[in-house]
Amino acid sequence: MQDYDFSAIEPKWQAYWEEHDTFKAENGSDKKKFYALVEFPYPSGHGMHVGHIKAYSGLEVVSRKRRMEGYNVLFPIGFDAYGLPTENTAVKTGVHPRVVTDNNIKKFTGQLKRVGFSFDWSRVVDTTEEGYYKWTQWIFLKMFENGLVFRDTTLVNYCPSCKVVLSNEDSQGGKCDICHSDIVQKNKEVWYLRITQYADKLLEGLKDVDYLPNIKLQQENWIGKSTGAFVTFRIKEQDESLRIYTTRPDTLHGVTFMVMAPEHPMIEKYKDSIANYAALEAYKNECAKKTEFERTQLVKDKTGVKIEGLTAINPLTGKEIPIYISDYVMMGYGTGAIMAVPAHDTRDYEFAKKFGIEIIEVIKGGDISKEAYTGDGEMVNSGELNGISKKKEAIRKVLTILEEKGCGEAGVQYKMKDWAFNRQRYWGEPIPLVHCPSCGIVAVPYEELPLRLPPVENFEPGTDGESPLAKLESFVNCKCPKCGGAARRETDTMPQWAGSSWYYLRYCDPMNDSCLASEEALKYWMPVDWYNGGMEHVTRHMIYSRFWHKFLYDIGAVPTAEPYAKRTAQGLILGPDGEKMSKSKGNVVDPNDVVDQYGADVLRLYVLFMGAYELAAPWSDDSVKGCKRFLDRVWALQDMMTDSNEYSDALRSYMHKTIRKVSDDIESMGFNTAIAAMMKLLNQIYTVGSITKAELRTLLILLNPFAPHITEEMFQQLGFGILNEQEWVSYDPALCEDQQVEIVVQLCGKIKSKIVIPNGADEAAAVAIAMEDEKVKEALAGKTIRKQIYVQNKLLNFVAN
RNA sequence: GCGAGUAUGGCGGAACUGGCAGACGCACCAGAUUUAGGUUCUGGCGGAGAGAUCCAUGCAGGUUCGAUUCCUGUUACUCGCACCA
Repeated sequence: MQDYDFSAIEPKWQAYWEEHDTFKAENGSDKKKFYALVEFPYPSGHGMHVGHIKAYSGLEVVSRKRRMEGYNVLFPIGFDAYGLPTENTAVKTGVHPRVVTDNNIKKFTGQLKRVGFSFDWSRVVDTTEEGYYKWTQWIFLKMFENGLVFRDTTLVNYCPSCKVVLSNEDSQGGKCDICHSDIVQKNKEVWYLRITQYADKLLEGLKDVDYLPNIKLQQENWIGKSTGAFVTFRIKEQDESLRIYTTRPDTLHGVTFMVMAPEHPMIEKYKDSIANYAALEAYKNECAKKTEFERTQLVKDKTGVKIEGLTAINPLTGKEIPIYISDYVMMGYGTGAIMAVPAHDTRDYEFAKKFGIEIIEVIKGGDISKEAYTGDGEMVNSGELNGISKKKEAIRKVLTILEEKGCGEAGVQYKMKDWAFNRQRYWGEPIPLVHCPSCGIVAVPYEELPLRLPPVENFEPGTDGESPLAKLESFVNCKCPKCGGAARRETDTMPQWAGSSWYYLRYCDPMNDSCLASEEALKYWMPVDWYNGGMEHVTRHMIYSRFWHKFLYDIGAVPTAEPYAKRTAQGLILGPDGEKMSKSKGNVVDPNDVVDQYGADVLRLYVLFMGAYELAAPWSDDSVKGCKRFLDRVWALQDMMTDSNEYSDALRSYMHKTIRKVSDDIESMGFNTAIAAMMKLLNQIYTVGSITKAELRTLLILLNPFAPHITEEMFQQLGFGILNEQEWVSYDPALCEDQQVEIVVQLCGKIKSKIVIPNGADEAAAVAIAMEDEKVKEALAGKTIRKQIYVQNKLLNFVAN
């Protein structure tokens, strides 16, 4: 028989599925539902990456299995289409971002369909479509209404190349996430979403969801809750006090200096009474010039300036304490000022050594002449705390004292910062707010949504970091919705994260024009049962969308407290050289080439077979061939088929075992071992030399989620009907067991022989059989058995000497 | 620096709650088919040894009748966070 002609078979079935709406999810069904979600792609001009294929193939297999198990499955796809690369292409080529986006979406759609993914194509969402971003804006206005949107002037991360303000998370390592140029700090008015208000809820919610442990951990670290205390130090020279945050209030007696961030407002406030104000100012300017990256690079070399004219007073001891400014203290965390305990904090220690400041030990156990001691121990030099050796107890006592004196209390801090929510860019959702000279910031009325992104000719941002929309007078000038007077529109747009923060809700009811999705649809489909995607999105994207979801839950717009019941992540596909795939390294594999050469079924099979789904694995062109060979051998089974409608004696237990293995492995994402099990079954079939109708039917059903085209074709040719309308196959646990099992006989843990015994034989029976075995007799000759260990169906171990 | 993960043949990787290490695939070797190449089929394939056996899961210890699996220490690499007070 000829190899199967995938280039004919695959388009045939893709057309069939499309024509018959095979994968359409039904709203208003009374079947049990299953909502599988994969991260929708950003439709870049480069087309799909093999990484996309792996990312989607996991839940693709699960979804196809679920449908055969009788579920109403929602497995949707869409496009996260706002974003800088598209805009940059538009600037470069002069083609409008709308056109660029439409072309890219077309390209992606073609590629996805070519791989045969069972997406419900009637529910495609495009975040840049009016009908979609209308509701993105609606959610934003609801947040505004509920006080979660605020404007502030702060130092922001600014990319001089992209001319855009970036969030902390978009500028990690001091480099722009998009163009990788250095970030500078710039003073700017920005919109924020008050995500910190949800910090605790986001943390608490993790208890109720089924995410992989490392995903939970990353989210916890991102939120970064720390418990400690706020302590107030009076300032000797002024009627003023300095508030600090510390996790170690127990070391309060060891404070020998204080440090403020260079931008701390107190310096400006008392500049007239600070003798060396000029020096402080100079230091601050120097720091502002440094990028965040440089600040962190100079971690070992502490710098700073002492403030001449402000002295703090220790609330416990009344001792006078000098105050410094230094850039190792950040304005953005805690209160922007710290109490420094050099004996028990490594950073404070370095600073104290450099500036010759006294170091007082308050906890025994280390050698503070060499380094800071951060461990536990007995308290000394600490007045009423002396002798306490439990940290918790010391902290409790200090807090009681501070509270009595009214100069401190327990407190909590989060590393997570509020979300800078605007970009000076064209290709994003317009922020639906108006600046009115008399009313202030006014929301665009809901009836006026969507606030359309106006067509412009020139997408270049202004040199001053203004959005391109600012140049468009017809857009900017408007009437205040409140007072009717002349006003100006906000010209910044939303960041790329906005559209992806709620897309899973829209899939439930994508055409709805009166709300983001109907209550019935949300009640039926939510929460997402299983969400799979990349590790790189488990903090930013997932935390943002969980935040939006929790907000929507609080205002009664969605029925569940959490959006995603379960979250897993796939591992990267590395290049054949074992390095991360990148265009510059030239090790990128194009999925199109693989489909051209081997077909979609082989591509799908290979990305799942190459290694454990959650781990990274290098691509190998050679190994792809193994998957092709496997499918060719499956195809050839048609010539080996007998007429029987039952499992044969030769293969019966093999069939049941394989059904069990494949069914279980799909649930635990053990796709590679599921495929291996089918390969093993195939080898067995070839050894037997024939396969019954019933056996082939079962094998095709098991293989269908992985390789849907070839299996559909064979199913039809063999007269079984349409595979997608079949039920998933079941197995009988009793038939998975063999009558006889081979077990190992050991002497002191060393294998001496193997014996065949009846399945489930008890210890006495096994020993009796073992004692008849020549090799066992020989091994035990002249020895006394001291102990014997029997593990049913596994081994028999004699301990003897 | 902190946190997490990974380490098994020539290669990708298997091994359920401690119980036959190397499933499955690739590459390779031999044989069959083929005019030849390719394809396909059959068999072999961690290392040492003629052999019984011995040695092997990054490295060093430990617990156990028995350890890839558990514990302690250590090395290398990957990822995340990074002066978070």
